[in-house]
Amino acid sequence: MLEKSYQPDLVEAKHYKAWEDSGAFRCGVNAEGTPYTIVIPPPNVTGSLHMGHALNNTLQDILTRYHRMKGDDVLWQPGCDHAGIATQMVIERQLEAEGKTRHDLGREKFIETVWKWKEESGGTIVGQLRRLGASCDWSRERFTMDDGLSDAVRKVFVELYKQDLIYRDKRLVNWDPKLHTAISDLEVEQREIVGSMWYFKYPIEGQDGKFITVGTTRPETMLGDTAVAVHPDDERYTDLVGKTVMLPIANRPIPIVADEYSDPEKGSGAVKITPAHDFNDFEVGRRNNLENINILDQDANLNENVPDAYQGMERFAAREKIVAEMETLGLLEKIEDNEMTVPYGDRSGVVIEPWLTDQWYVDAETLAQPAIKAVEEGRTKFIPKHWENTYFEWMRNIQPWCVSRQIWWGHQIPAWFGPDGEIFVELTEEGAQAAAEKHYGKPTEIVRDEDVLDTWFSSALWPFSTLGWPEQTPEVARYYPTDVLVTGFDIIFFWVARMMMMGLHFLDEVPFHEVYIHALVRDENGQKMSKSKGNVIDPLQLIDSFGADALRMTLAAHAAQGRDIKLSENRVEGYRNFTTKIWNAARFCEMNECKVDPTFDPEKCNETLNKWIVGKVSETAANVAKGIDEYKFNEAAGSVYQFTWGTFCDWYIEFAKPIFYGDDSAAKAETQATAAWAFEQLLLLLHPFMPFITEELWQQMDDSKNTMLISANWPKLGTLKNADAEAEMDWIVRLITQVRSVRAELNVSDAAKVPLTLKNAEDIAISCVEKHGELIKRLARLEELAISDAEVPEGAAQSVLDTTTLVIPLTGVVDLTEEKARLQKEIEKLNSEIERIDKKLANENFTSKAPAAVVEEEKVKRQDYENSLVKVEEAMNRISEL
RNA sequence: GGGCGAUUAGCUCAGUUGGGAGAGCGCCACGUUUACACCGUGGAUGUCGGCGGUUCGAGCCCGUCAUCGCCCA
Repeated sequence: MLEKSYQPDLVEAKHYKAWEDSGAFRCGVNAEGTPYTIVIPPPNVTGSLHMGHALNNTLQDILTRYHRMKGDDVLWQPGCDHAGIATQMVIERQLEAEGKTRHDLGREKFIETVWKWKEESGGTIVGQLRRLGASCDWSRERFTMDDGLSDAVRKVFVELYKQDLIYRDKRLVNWDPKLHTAISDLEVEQREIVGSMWYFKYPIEGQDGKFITVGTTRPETMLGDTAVAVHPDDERYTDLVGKTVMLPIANRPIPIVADEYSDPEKGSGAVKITPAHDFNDFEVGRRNNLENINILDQDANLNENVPDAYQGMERFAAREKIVAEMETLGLLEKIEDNEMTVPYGDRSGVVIEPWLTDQWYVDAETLAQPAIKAVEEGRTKFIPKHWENTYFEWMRNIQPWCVSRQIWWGHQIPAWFGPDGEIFVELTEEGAQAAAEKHYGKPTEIVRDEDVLDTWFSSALWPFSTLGWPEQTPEVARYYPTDVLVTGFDIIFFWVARMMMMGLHFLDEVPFHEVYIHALVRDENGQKMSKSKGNVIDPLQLIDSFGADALRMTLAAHAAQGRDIKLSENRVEGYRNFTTKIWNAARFCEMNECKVDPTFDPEKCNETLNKWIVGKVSETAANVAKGIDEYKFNEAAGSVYQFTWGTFCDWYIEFAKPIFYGDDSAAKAETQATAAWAFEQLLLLLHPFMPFITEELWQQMDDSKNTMLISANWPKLGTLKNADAEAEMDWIVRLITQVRSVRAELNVSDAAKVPLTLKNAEDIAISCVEKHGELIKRLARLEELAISDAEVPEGAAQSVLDTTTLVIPLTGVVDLTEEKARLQKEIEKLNSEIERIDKKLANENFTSKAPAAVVEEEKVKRQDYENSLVKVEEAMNRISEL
């Protein structure tokens, strides 16, 4: 016997373990099936489950379970990435607590510490995904720092280098002065602020008392200025081009050059050029052969290239000092407020410096070409399609990808330097040494590059490195390319684009055929959830309160394409209520001995009720499958929710009761079997969305089953629709609803049974009363149900269903005035409908131009309304005569 | 500045060959029935953001404006 209510916490862990132990998650269990592959977007090893993960993995799990049940050979490949900077920061913070830095430990010891941390507390998210119910193939779990994946990274680096697609270059990078590493453009957050524009006067050499005014937002960089630029067409300055100015404070002469970068409309029209500390100025410097003077050290403090008084100063302190000194010199013209954007490191939160360093770059532009083409040709499709624009926009304007990072945790770059700086890039140290020996003609000492690769470099290989590449494994052959990538739009650039490039370059095939981009989960006010705002909803806490199924169903039901999900706790509560509803429906079936009959054939039902529900089941099954196939998870979830609650519980169970409590044993047996069958189909259809409760009920309700629901077959029903049964049941539902409505309006308590007479009964009314009288009587709370065209007795309530008049004699109960008002309202409603249609039909443009079928349809509708109107008016007249 | 998206009931949102405005929550009223009060039954609630256009007909297509959000420069 089922417990009184469903308690998720008692069963979730049990089923998860049983699934995993049974091997149900593993690829290859449906070895004969079509391969179906999803690679998980690898969460950071430092991460813990947030709402975005919950949504992302719920959707993947729905796809995974659905395809597994359909008999596909499903591989959902799990794992984590090593999150270079984030992980290193975790460990460094721990060291800091002990008053140490990573340099105190040394590289080797530090890496050891990271691994130890990883073993002990890394990957907590993996356990959290299990709580969500994620049915990944954990036996194949991978980590981007694993040996195999590291082999893949090395191979890719070496090959790209030898193909000239990776090169070393001295360029400006985004330097993080706190973390002491380069970061990519994507890791820089542009924040809008109102800053200042300072106007400095630079004295022109040889023209005493003459100045040129330059505007700057970063006064401290003036110490690194190597030119002043004006626009070549700017007549104000034409005669100054070629002259020099004496850079104040530094007291260095620098040239005035003409360059189109200078915007005559902006500021004074003259701009100071600091090639070593600004991306635009760097380009100007290249064009004009200017010197690059680096004035900052790795902490962004001023270095030895500035006057003594400034050396070692922090950059913002230096700014103040410069401004003050310029003012003292009488060279500060004015200060204006200035709207601008300032770059911040998304990890460190400090202002990023453009800084001149040697780094490794991937020639992304070349690699992007096939990746663009693949999407243009539809070999990879984005869903929703409009995200392709974002992808193209990024790919067509792609910049060289700086892949080196000055940190220790990550894949150390397989490059060695000879004593003269010659570079040897090889898979192994031995290989590099051999290359060096060949190059120098004798054994020569070489030193390995200290730097590691950007984490996304290894993530870009994820769809094939996890399958064993560069080995030619059976898994690569079978599961690559993957079927679909499920992810959020925020990593289209970071990840999707780079997987496309690497997959196409190294395996010559797209990494996935479809990319489903899902929404962002926001809080109930539409705000992005963030720790600093304190509006984070913890999915684990929701699972604790309402069960994993409720959370999953909530997320799925709200996953409409192209729209963010605003989540609030009471929405999850609503779906918890749904789990309770399912549970209680199961209890009803159990109490009434609805047992699965293996010989049951849904096509051979005799009872209208059963023919009807069987049709509804097949319809629902089709809708759910269609929804999942089209990534319309909300439609799939909504359809099974509506069927479960609105059809099975609200109507079918209620209709079954009189049969169960009646004495037609054949009907009873058939209905028990049908109920059991229908409920079982329900569990199958719900399983991808709500795996735990469905598995629990599947097992509890029939202990003779020897398969778990997770491994059961998805229903193959075809259409079991029966038009006659549907018409009858539909009419009965409408009749009952209408009687209930009349009763409620007249304040007839549910306890009071009333008689009902049908006057001018239509054919369907007659046959329904004949066949389903008991059903109707029970659900409409009737003591009698008759068909009669006799005079309507005084004081009877009347209501019209199509053309059948429902007559409920209620002497003394019916208030004539209220009753008249009620009928009058109906008349008005019908009249307005008729009027609307008449207007249409009177319009010759409509009758001549609209399709004949539409016109005919309108005519039929009008006739129906007219027929009903006649009956309601008759009812009205009868009352008025009283 | 460029691009994308949104605007429908009090709230959150569905709504595609263009042809009678929907759901969930909330609200109001009433509660018979041993599946369920985490429930049942009934009810109220809309200038479908504004304006213009196409069309016999527009929540839906086109233009434009407004407001909000996101991405990029």
